[in-house]
Amino acid sequence: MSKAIPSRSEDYSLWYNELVKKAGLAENSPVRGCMVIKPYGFAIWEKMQQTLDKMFKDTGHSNAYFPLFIPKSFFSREADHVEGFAKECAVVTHYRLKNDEENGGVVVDPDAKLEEELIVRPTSETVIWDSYKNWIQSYRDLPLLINQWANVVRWEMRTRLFLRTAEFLWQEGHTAHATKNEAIEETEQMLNVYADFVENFMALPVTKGVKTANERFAGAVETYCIEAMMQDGKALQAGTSHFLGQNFAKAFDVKFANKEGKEEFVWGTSWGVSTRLMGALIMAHSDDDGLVLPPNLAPIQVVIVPIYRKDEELAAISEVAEKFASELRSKNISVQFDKRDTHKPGWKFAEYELKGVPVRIAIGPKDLQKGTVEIARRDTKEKQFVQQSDTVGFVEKLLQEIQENIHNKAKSFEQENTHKVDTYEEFKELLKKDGGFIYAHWDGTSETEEKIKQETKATIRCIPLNSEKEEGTCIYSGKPSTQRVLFAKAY
RNA sequence: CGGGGUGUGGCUCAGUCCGGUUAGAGUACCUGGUUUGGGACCAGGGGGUCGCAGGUUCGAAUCCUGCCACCCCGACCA
Repeated sequence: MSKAIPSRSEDYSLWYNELVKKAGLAENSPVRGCMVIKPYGFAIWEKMQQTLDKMFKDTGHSNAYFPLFIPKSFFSREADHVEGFAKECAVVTHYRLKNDEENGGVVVDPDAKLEEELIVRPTSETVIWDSYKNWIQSYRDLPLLINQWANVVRWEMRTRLFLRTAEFLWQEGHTAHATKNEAIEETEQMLNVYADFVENFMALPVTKGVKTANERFAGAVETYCIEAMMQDGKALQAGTSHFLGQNFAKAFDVKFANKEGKEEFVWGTSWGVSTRLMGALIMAHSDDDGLVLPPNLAPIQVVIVPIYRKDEELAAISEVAEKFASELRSKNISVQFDKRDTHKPGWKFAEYELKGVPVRIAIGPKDLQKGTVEIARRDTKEKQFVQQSDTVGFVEKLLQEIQENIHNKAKSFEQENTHKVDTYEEFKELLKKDGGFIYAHWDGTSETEEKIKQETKATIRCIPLNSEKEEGTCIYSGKPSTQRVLFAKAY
């Protein structure tokens, strides 16, 4: 009872905040806007990392590490880039503290001012392209396919655990190519890797698209993205992949000699996903009882809870439970047998539901007599008795089924809350009522996009890649349009 | 940075308007016992600079001034 969280219908954002804390994923830190990621939350992030890391390696990328600090001067090299990030940079100006003689404690030593101030990286394009200048001389050095796992800092005004924090963890891929086409292919390939990951591991449908000029990454020629719908109908950008053209190559003078011996600037890409995915995962599937985790990312896939009165009963149950645990583990299923006697079964049931463990097996004296176990699935809360001889196979299949079920559920939710709209009146009406994704015609201008944003809070999430061309007129200006774009309120 | 709200044991909050014994409750925690198929019960126990700093007063969680933090709503954003 004490752990109960507010319901989604009551207060969606409070539900989210409480869930993150009560499920032991993360908490606020003493530093404003930053978070402490707790072991259970970090375990989920580690599973995401492992999966993505393998996908990156399988597509030919290598990991490296570049410094946290970036010389201030690097930033001004690429005009759009500096403009995009200048307002949210943490800056290191000094390198020493000293004792405060007057008030006690310590103060910044004014004599220890840095000659050139350092920026705490909000993203690493500049420092990485500075290195690439030295790494690349010939077409033989290309493509250069690097990824790094790192933390970055963006000094945000308003923050929320996982969704927007001043410091966050992410991966950033930075590649260099000999040709424009190859760089575009890389950009698209990584977008597909992200979409594949979010669909198949996070069990969340995504819409692939390109950003409008307003929403484009600072310094990119084109920004691709995947957008996912949360349970409140708002959109969340789950990953981005940028075609950088030759912008950073020119800014950092990265040239290579082609086969004809002529010098050319290289073509770049960058792409990233962050701990924000944790927010997406939480908001997409969870319910009023707590987290619902897709089996493919759950740190604990199966929990076994013994029900007993006497020690002899526990001993007999443990024997069965340990046998299942090791059989399941041999099939690469992560199992926790919780035989703590400090908590009652009912308490444990509620606790593992809050933590989103996909499958629970309860074994009690009656089960020993009947040769059964009770298996409960987190996604539907259904329970059933299963013969012990069938248990391992049943659980294996059930985990797959849960993975599919929550994906399907998210998919139909997305479909139910996606609408085509042809007039601005309908558009506003729909946003007021249900929110969700709205496909509408747009005249292609930033002015119109900006006006709609001001009047309705909805933004163009992307120009979808898969949508067919269709003649129409802009819902706002009435000017001709060739394609519908995806509007939504966004996180 | 604007508008609103809140700061009281680990957590959720009452008490503040109208100043007055030793600052409360629920929950969590510790000990002992009974319990264990959906967040157990009984008994005992520990834990508080009432956000911080000043001020008014015989006396401040309560009144006054300043500051800080957090939350919600806007501007900025993955």
